[in-house]
Amino acid sequence: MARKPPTKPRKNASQARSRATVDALVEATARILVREGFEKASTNRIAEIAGVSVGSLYQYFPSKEALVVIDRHNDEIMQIVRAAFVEVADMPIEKAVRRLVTVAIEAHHIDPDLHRVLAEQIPRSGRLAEVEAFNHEVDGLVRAYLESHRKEMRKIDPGLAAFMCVSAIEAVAHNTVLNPAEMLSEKMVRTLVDETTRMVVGYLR
Amino acid sequence: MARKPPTKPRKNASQARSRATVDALVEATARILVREGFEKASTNRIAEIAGVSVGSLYQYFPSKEALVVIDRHNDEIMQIVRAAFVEVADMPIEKAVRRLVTVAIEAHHIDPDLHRVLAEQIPRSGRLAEVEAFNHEVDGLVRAYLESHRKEMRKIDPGLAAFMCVSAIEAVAHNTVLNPAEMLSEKMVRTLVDETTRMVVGYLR
DNA sequence: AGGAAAAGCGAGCGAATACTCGCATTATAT
DNA sequence: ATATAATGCGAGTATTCGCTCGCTTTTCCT
Repeated sequence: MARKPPTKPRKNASQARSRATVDALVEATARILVREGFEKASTNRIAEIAGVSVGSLYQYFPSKEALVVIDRHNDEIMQIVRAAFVEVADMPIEKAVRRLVTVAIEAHHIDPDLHRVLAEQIPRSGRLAEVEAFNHEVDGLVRAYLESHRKEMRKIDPGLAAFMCVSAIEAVAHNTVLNPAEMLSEKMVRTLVDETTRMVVGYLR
Repeated sequence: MARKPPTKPRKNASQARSRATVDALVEATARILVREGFEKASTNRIAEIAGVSVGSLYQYFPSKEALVVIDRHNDEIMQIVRAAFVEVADMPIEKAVRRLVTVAIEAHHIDPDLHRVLAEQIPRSGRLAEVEAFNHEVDGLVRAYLESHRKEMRKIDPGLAAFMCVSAIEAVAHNTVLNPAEMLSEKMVRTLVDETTRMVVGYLR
């Protein structure tokens, strides 16, 4: 007794075909979210757009929420951010901040529409925890950098400073993405990087 | 002909009883949004909590979205903000910024839970326009202040400066509300006001 | 008092949704 | 070649939701 459940391990994709199915579903979800919004993203519709049946959908995703693939986007951004912190570790504040601000704005621009939609939908797809983990890691990285560069700064609690810096940088990057057109020109981006760097560096000194 | 529609003007509340009904509905909506989230806020449930029938609900609100009373909250905040700008108009930058930052944080704390829920739900209840109008007005006020205090500042485009300042201040206020407990202590609020003021003033000089 | 307008009621309609289940098709292994 | 597992299917189920409509009750006005 206690045999292995023979059919339907109920989840993982092992063959090539099924992996393609999963990809199609994820991409279809992202497409619908971006082009038509969350309301239109019903499971039936997602399956239809993916060229797959609802049944297959539920073989790989236990619920509708599981389809909202915040992870992919977050991981992509987080990898860039981590790399940036490594690169920046020994730089003086001014250069480091400039680089980090640039990365933050660039990261927000990877897929602006998807970013916007995901940011809006986070609260309703129990993914709050993941996003908090993301924020927490960023906070930790900033804090670590600040602590190891204390001598270049005024006396200030690193936790507090990290909160302020992350808030300010994130806000500029986020608001930049939200704005429609001309916020995105090369020149404007450079200006925004300059200004944000100035604000943050000025604050830390 | 062209008589006034005799029964059911389909909307306004003239008697005291009906005004109470409207209030009950609005309050019930806010309560459910805060305590149980948007998903649970069905029209039937709202009516039930308000102690009113669905039919009555639709006498005063043409759709579910109309019940999400962003206006009330926004108006309340906007009034405080406008008053603050009047009060601040002739102050030097340092004092003005400190006052405005204080007001921003206080405004976010009026009803933190409601504020959070509304912020999350804005995208799905066609109220984006109203919120943009709100942001636009704030931006205008900041810009006007900055323009009339140009001599105290370094040379900088007032539009850009307004964008940066509003982003930074709003982010700190917003993130403060999101954080759970100790962010709200008297002492912490004062510290945050100090830090944000320092950041913004330092940036403008 | 009595008639008319305003306010309130709530069962129920149609549409949509998330998800299941029994079966068909395709791949893998021997 | 054949058995077995993996994958795919989609009509159907149960539920929920926004909203309507015919009716009753309350208030207002003279």
